[in-house]
Amino acid sequence: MTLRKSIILYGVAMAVLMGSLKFAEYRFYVRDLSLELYLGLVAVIFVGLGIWIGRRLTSVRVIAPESEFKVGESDLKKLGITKREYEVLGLIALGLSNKEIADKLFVSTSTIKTHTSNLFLKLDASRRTQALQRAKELQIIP
Amino acid sequence: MTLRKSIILYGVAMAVLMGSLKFAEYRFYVRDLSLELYLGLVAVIFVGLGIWIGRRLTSVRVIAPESEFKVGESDLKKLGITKREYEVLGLIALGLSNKEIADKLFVSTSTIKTHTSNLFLKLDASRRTQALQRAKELQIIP
DNA sequence: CGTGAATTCATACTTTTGACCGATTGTATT
DNA sequence: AATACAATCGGTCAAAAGTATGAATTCACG
Repeated sequence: MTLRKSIILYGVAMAVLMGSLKFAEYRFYVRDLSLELYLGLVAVIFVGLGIWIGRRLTSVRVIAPESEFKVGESDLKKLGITKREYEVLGLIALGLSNKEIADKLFVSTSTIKTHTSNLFLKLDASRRTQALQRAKELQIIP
Repeated sequence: MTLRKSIILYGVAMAVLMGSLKFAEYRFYVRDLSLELYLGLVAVIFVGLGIWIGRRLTSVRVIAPESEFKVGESDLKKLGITKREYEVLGLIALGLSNKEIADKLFVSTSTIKTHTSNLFLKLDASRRTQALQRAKELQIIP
């Protein structure tokens, strides 16, 4: 798509430049301009064109893996994951233990266990690592 | 750094091309070659050069979010992670248990435990989720 | 005000995980 | 041959994680 478009644009630009130069040659009798100046001119122009094309060609790879990772509740609601559960999931992803999560959220480890169990049900997992994998697949965590 | 280098290279390439053309002009009397051919030639060359320069200039943005996730051994060697350990790490990331990993690799769970323990030492982790987080930070897993 | 969902907590039990110990085998490297 | 390292395996023990069940509290919503 982008490649073909670039090639077509390149061809068109080439033709236009050639045509205009040929036209200028007959119209203004610029034959006496040195060859070097001509070459320098087209060189500058086409380097610019090349840079532009290069950016076009590589922009695909730049834009694609962006993924600014906004989840947007709707995905979570579809799974029935609550706010608190999602919070716990995030801390699990950071590698925290149940104890550490409990301390960070000022609740007991029992509570965290409940949350994780519910998470596993909703994510169809039976281990935290599995839950993380599923969550990544579902695009609800980075 | 890269910019200055590119400019210098550009200048050198320009000079070389100009010189060689000037040389060919006197040496082989190629004056009768059409102007269009000249222009086409330099156009193609400088478009290529432009693309190259463009890639150089934008390489900062291109390389950074690349992460096509080729690890390249060197990173693993720096951490001292062996082939087998890396294999286990990958399966942990998929959410498999030690038993499942052992079955998949046709070894005992003891072996997997040894590998994971060594992984934790090298990744400075004490849990698999933590190991995954560290590994992600170190760009050795997607 | 009642209802249901979310959050919290506990207890008891099973499974998994991780730490620490030692040991063997094969394969390079020196 | 001696050394180093990767890969393998086993056992014990403790800690962490996960399951099941029940229940109290809070809070939004109709």
